[in-house]
Amino acid sequence: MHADDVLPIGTLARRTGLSVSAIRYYEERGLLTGLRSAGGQRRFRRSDIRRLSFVRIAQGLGLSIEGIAEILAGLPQGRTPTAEDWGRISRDIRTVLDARIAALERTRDKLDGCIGCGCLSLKTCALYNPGDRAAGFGAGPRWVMGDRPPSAD
Amino acid sequence: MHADDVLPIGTLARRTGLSVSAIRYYEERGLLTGLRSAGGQRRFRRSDIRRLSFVRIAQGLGLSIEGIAEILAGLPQGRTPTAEDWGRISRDIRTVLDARIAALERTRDKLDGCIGCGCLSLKTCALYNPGDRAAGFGAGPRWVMGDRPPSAD
DNA sequence: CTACAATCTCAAGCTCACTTGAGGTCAAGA
DNA sequence: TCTTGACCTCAAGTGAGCTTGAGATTGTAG
Repeated sequence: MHADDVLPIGTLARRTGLSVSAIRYYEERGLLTGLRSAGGQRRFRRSDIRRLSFVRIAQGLGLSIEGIAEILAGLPQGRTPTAEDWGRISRDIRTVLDARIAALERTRDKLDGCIGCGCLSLKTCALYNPGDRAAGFGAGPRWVMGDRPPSAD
Repeated sequence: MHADDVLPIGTLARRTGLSVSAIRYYEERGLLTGLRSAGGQRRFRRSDIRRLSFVRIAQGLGLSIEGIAEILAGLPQGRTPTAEDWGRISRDIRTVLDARIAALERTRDKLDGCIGCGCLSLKTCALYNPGDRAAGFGAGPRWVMGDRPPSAD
């Protein structure tokens, strides 16, 4: 009687391409809730593969662990999420994505203006705008996803 | 005889909106080369204001300090950079920007496919692609700007 | 039953981009 | 000249997202 519907952490790691330590860390941060075996080892549901795949994708979009946790809170706890559950979340992500693309396009347009004048001087240059920068692109470790704009003055 | 063409670090900080400590850090990392006063204090050129403005902008695009240093290496050392110097660099940045926008759009298109099927399962899902992820978006502290894709398997 | 891989916990370490603090020096105005 | 604020260096701390290591336990194949 192999419990074929639960996976030890190593298997989950292999299936998702994540490291074992990363998965443990995610559990600690609340992205997953692990069951435990009699002896205290973690046992995961098959649906956690998908959950972790989502984590990877969301990280690729620059979302923080906490941000991802919030999104995942929209998934049902007990039962396996349905396609509709995931679909809803995918649509949320699409919104984020659209906003990012729009922000980058704005930046590009401004940059085009700057190529002509070569300005990049303060305040004169449209690119030099803290508001747009924070909104536009979550990047440095210090202010991913509008955490806090880097002390503008 | 105010040497009006060189600035102490505090003034540069005020003009750029950066902190004094950040500017010192940038100097240490090679983004600026500071002159020194007789007493050993840093003295910056007016053109460093623009240089730092560029650093801010490039960071907003997710470039690492090292990446920015490489780009800035394209600027002349002794003389004040001309509009053409900056223009060349702006065009470099535009290329980066275009690549990012394209990558995000690809992700969005794939996501659209996923909204229908709600898949997000491994390998089946087009979104779950390490190559595209690394190229698409520099985000987490561990792999900003394609430094190294997160141990994909 | 035994061996050995897999797992466990907990603490400490790492990178990036800085900030903070201590303890001391420089420079400009009164 | 004196005072005060800006500046100096160097070491250590911060937070995100993990990794690494030690030392102990679990689980499964032979």
